[in-house]
Amino acid sequence: MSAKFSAPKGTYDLLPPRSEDFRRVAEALSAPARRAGYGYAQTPTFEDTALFERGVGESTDVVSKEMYTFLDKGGRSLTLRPEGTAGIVRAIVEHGLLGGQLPVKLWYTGPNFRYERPQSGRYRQHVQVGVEAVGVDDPDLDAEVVVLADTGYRSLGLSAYTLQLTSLGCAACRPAYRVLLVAFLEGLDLDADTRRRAAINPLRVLDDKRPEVAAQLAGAPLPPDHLCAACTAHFADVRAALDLLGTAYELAPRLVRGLDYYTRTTFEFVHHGLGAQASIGGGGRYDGLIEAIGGPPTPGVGFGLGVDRTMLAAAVEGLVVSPRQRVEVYGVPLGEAAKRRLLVLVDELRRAGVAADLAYGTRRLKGAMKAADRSGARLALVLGDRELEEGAVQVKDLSSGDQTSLALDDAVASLVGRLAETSMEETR
RNA sequence: GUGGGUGUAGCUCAGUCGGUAGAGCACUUGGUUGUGGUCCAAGGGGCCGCGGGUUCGAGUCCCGUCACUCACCCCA
Repeated sequence: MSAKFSAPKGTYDLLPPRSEDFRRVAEALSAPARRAGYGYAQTPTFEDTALFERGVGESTDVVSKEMYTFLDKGGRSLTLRPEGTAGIVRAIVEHGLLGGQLPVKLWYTGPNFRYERPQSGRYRQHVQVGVEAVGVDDPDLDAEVVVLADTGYRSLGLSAYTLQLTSLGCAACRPAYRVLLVAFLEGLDLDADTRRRAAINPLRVLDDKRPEVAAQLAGAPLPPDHLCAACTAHFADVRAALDLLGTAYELAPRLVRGLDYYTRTTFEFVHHGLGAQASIGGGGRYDGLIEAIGGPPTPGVGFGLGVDRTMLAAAVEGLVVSPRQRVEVYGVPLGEAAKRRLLVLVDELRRAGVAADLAYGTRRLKGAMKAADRSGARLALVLGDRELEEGAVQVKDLSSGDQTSLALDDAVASLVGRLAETSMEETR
């Protein structure tokens, strides 16, 4: 059975039961934002290519060599979004949300696309959950965003990760620091490729992991040591707020991000069980972004959390996030007449809010009972000619094996009651 | 984009010195009339990633290619 087609390179299919885990993870990562007053936003999967060139930055790898860009039939250059912030911010500006109450707080989820060399934890299509808080420059808001992400991870039971935090400075202090760094880098013995990178975006050389490069960078000037007074104060306030909120972090003065728009607060959540692709989420402040894409000068802060990588991290930590139960009730019909009746009963149960299924096809009793067992149902409904004559249905508790008879007429009501009772006992 | 490793059943894998393929799990059926999970038995399912080459003969050796994977890079 050789498949004619397979999922494109760098993509993968999500099927039950893993797909259920995925939904749970996305749900858990976004829940804290919903509880913090963030509204749901959905923007297009593709945007004007220029939006990403101007927003994310043409010097970044993401824009310069990883975008899925194409011309549509109208000759427009469009790009599958490589990240979420640019589109959300564009929508905020386009719809005049900055004229309303600030900050504008939005959360979103969806796929991002980057043409990268695939490896585990790195895909050409990956899903992020993100938040953006725009329009207010308040270090407490930076802390809120960070804590929201941390809360999401914790709610899944994740613990083998650290929060890395730094400040990259602002338009006032970064240029001077940049000059300092460039001068330092010029004195080093670097390969041509790294030199090129240093010329385009010197900051990115700081977190090079190659030992021969890293060793030379030991004495490099680092951003947090060259902040202006305002940035220093801002960074101190962010840390104080995180301390107040009890969120642990590690100072990571060499942390840089691949997207040009970050200013001041910058952070990354690094998981310890994932190998090279260890970043399960990251973000920071982007006070110049909105102006860069044609809006008024406006501060903003946000994050993107990798749902795919968070799934991998949960697997590494042995966390089963979803119960394997598909339905609560499973119908086992014996004969055609019984099947007609069960078809209706199961439909009524579903309408009453009970997850229910039944044995389709031509399975014998034994096979149908087996299917009931595999479905994860708590109750099996056995209906045959004998029961039909009595106007009853056999209800079997699949964990205890106890079986009782129930009047067919009010079976739905009694089953709903019975399931509510047992689930209450379980939550006690 | 650069380097290394691996591709055999749906999944995890075995397959000797080259002689046209196996296990466990999963699935289906059966173990006398209408009861699942454990057990026993049977069955279905594979162009050995794909294409070339060497050979009387290739899952096995060689080359290419594609995919996956690990590191660099990049980042979620």
